[in-house]
Amino acid sequence: MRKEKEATTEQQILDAAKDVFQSKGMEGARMQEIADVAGINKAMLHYYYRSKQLLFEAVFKNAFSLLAPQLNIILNDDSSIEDKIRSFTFNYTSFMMKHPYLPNFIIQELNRNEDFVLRLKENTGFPNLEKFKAKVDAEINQGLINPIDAEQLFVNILALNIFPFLGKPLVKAFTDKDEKTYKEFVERRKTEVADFIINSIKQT
Amino acid sequence: MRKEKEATTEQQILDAAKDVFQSKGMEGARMQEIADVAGINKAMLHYYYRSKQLLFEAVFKNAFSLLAPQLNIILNDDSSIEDKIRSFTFNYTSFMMKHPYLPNFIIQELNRNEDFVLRLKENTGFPNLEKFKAKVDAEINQGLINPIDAEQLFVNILALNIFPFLGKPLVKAFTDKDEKTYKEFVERRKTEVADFIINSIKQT
DNA sequence: ATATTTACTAACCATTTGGTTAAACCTTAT
DNA sequence: ATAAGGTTTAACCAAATGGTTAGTAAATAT
Repeated sequence: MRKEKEATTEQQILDAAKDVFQSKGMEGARMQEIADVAGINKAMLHYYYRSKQLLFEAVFKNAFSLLAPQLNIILNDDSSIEDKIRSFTFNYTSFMMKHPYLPNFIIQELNRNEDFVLRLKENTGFPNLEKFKAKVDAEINQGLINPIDAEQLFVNILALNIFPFLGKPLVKAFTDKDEKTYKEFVERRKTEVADFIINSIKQT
Repeated sequence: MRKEKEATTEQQILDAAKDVFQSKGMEGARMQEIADVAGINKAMLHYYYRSKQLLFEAVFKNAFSLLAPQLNIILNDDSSIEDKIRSFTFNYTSFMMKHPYLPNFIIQELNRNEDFVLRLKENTGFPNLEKFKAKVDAEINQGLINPIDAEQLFVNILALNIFPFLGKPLVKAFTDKDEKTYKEFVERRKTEVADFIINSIKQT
């Protein structure tokens, strides 16, 4: 029974750490709180992860590895730009509605520590824009979409999809929405945002 | 000379606090560091601002009051939607290039403490969407722009303008840019983003 | 001049926090 | 059974942190 227990304790810690770190950030999180949420002794955190920093990094890598595949939807498949945009917008928004703290957590910690991003890039599987750029340029040459810089387009796509989660309190405040109508608002964006982008880049 | 000294010390503290809080956040900031940056004794922070919390709130209100007028450009003037979008995009991006930590600071702290946004709304001058909505609906009825939900459009405008600053490390990583080319990239967005939005909502 | 208020400082304090340790507790192999 | 090795806990520790205090220096009022 050792293996089972070991796995569950280690995983319990990671789950608890995810909750606490994602809602309070690295500095705001307390090791004692993580232990309490996990329902175990604080010393166990150090037994399995050595230090707060390493536990944090485990959580962060985990979070980022959830995000990267989402980006590959748009960057590395072979469909048309329009299809890429529609499927990414739909999938990404669906995914984020299930993990609402994720974008903020990642952005916040990347801003806090520039080195993090460098270490991430060294890891294999860090999203790469080349294929997307080539496809955009090809479709422009074919006259399928209006001329636009691929990088600008990509940032626009990210912006429109991520911002409603990053800026949730702002969005709620500006539009006077409660939690339920906020969710409906975001739900509508699954198609609204794709239409908005495609409207802009498609010749008519 | 009392008045002068008093003013400068108090202001020195606020300036130092702004720097430290905006780059490290409420939890990450240290009172001692703020004192060091201000070049004064730590006890003075408490003498003028009583507690870390109150000093933080002073900084936050200050930051937010810089932002609100930017939003009024788009919300409360009488020009056409197209002009609103062009001037807001240009002004907001110019402004943020001068205060790059601001958006992140605000978003981060609003996410950390939902009550903050409630207190902000109680203050007069919190941006209101009504006039913008009316103008959008009017232009739709006049056939000047395509049908679109005004709130979705507003969030799109915010997203496209704010995200490049919020997600600076991500943008830099994805597009392989150094500080200089990142700035050029953002600079181009002053017109690029407006074109992108207007392209989407204008009939052709 | 002198009393009084205001601005400022060095030293100190209580609490919190990440981290350690030594011993107890299981589980399993021999 | 028991030795061994991994797992868990309570108690503890040193450093850091926000905040206080008592007293000094400087300005202003009387």
